[in-house]
Amino acid sequence: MNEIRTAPNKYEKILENNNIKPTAMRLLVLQFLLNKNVATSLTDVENYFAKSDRTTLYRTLKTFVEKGISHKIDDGTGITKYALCEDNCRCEIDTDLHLHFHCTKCSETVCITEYKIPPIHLPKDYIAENVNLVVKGICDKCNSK
Amino acid sequence: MNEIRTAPNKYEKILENNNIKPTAMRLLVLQFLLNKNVATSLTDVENYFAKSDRTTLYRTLKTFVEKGISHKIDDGTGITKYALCEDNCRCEIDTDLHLHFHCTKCSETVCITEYKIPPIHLPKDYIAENVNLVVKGICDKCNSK
DNA sequence: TGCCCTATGCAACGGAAGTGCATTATTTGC
DNA sequence: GCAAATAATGCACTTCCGTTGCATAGGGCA
Ligand SMILES: [Mn+2]
Ligand SMILES: [Mn+2]
Ligand SMILES: [Zn+2]
Ligand SMILES: [Zn+2]
Repeated sequence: MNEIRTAPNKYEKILENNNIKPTAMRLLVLQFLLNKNVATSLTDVENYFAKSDRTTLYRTLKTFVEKGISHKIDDGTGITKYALCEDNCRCEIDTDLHLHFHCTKCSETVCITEYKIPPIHLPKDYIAENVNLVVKGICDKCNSK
Repeated sequence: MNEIRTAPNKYEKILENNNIKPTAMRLLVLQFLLNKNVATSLTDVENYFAKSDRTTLYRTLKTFVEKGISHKIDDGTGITKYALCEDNCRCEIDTDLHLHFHCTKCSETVCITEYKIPPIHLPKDYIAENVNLVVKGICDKCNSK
């Protein structure tokens, strides 16, 4: 993680396109999230950037969610996770929501974006506004060991 | 003791059938849960039984889950809820798991047992062991007001 | 009655999210 | 370029809930 000084790079563009001021910390966190393919907790980020302040990182992740480049994941572990959204994601119930898989062996949580959440049947007069679908089990990596 | 024991009422039977000693507190909590049709938090129980101890109630609920007469619900609010299982429930993934609906207006969470959770598609090599499906929105009662 | 096992009650702990506020950095107006 | 305004950061502290340790009480049984 060193190439931050190099002119308007792709990371700065991502932030600027979403009305997020590209501060040093935000760029580093964005880069960190982009390089990970699993959902990331505040503590994960905190451990990686050992020198920086938890609150700043907390608010950075919060900003990312508010500005729409990241989504918050409640995988049932009690620890909030974050993952960058796919391109053109608007976190909408019918098009963008996907299930999250939590592996009970390696404890990692991943976005399963390949399949959409199946249509949910609800009794009369219920209105769905949001869906959280979490599957726990063994992930592909752990399964092939 | 040769005396004829007083016949157990239906609450005692429920507990005894599941190897739970029917103490006074447990009977009261069971009765409370049976009379509610919404998922119940420890704090709910605590408020209802104002004089009794939080830990005892906590452990009562925990015992109910361990012995299989109740299930724990993570509705995404950060507050664990409990609801009594249906008859013959073994909390198994294919037969007993149902979705939970959390109303953002009245803040109540209910078990939707009428419909089963639809089959989940997962990528190759993933093994599902458990599913948590929570839908947020407006419940029937709030919707008809 | 005395023993043992369980249930109970009180207190304290721990993790994680979130907030108040002073300080520092950056932008904006002139 | 300078000063005022605005935004980001850092530190301390709080709150909320779940959980545990440990001492005491109660109830079945020899
Ligand atoms: Mn995701
Ligand atoms: Mn339920
Ligand atoms: Zn795994
Ligand atoms: Zn409602």
